[in-house]
Amino acid sequence: MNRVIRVLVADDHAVVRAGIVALLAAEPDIEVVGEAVDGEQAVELALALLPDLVVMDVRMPRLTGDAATARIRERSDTVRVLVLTTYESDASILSAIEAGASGYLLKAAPAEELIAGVRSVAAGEVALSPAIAAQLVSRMRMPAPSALTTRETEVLRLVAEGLSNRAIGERLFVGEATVKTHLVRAFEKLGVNDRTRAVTLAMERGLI
Amino acid sequence: MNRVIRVLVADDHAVVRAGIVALLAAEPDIEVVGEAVDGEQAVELALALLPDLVVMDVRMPRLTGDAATARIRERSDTVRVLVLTTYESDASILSAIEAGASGYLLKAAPAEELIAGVRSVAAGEVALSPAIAAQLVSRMRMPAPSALTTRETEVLRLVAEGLSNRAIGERLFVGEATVKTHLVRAFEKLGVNDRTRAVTLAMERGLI
DNA sequence: CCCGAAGTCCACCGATCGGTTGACCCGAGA
DNA sequence: TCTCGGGTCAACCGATCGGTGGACTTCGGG
Repeated sequence: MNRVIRVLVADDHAVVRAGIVALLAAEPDIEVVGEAVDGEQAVELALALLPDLVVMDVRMPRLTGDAATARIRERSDTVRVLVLTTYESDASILSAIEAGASGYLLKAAPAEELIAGVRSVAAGEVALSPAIAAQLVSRMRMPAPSALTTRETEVLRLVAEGLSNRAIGERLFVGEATVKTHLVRAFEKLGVNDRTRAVTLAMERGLI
Repeated sequence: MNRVIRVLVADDHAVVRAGIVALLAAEPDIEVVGEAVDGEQAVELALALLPDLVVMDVRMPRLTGDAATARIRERSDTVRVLVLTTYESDASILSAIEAGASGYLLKAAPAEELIAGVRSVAAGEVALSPAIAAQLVSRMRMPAPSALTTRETEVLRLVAEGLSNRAIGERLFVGEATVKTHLVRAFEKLGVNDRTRAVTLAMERGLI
């Protein structure tokens, strides 16, 4: 039998932290060695405590789970990261995995799945919720699934705020024609033909 | 000293349930007598177990926290309800209170606040997160804050799907002119002047 | 019984949007 | 070096949207 799996829990919600801790602490081979309430603290504690893995929420103040994951992975190749999210449609799934996360589970997952995920990741394997795995596969089939460019995303974000094309142009210091170009391209990528649907779809996918 | 406070916990996320249970069970005067994984089960267990209060999540499968609260209050005047939400902008705050909830706390609240809230509600008082209390007050100042009519909400929902005014009219079996009327009124109530912002704002407020 | 809220509908007009085509610049990579 | 993707801009046109003002019906409550 290996030594105990040392875990750092990072989530801004006290209730969720307590839940993860309660579920994990009940397992004899898992020990919770610390808790962080935001992304920055997660990075600090991860580097100070060097746990086997960090169970990390995606949406946190000060530093998102993605960014925190990237920073931890940059500075340590022993600390693995298991990301938790509420929304399976979250676009951050891809970025978290790119950032070096070893697992991605839904908060709606049953306790056994979380615990099994912790053990898998600690053993060097990958842990994915079925719903998330399915989504990854479907994204693989679609070559350019979302992949909005920086500018397109910026424009769409301002559209969501209700700005007109002209106003967006002024805000970004470009011509209205440019704004329209970005929008038309975003429409094509999203498979829609009006700004409102583009915004709601982008929101569903966590793009903006 | 009074007898122990008997609590039913209702949340669809195993992690959150475990968290609430862990936090409450640590208090000597609080006992968790049951857990429900959705709204319908919350109603059933509340009526079967008759706890002093139900700690209920707003967003749950099968039956929302609002609706479950209303049903419980209809059938029992001893079981109180303390509602938990992730989003302070949730429009369900009002409907939950109308439905008879005795408290409304944010999941981001610290553990002490949750525990204090449980004791307050069990004692017959009202418990509100500061952020939520502030929002209630601001709504009081604005006489008709959101209050979109049924039709306006329907129209806005279809706008969110990217339909044109004409298409919405066809879908609802009314003229395009009618759709525009509803939209203009919704714009006034929301304080915006374009459909996209109207949709994003309505989403933020949980209106659609 | 009358009033107001909600829902329905119409016409008109200027502003904006969406679609199209074509063009230029720049930087990264084949 | 040349290509390609990302970003920039222009002109044009039909379609749609937003704003205004008015009108009619129904239904529930004062």
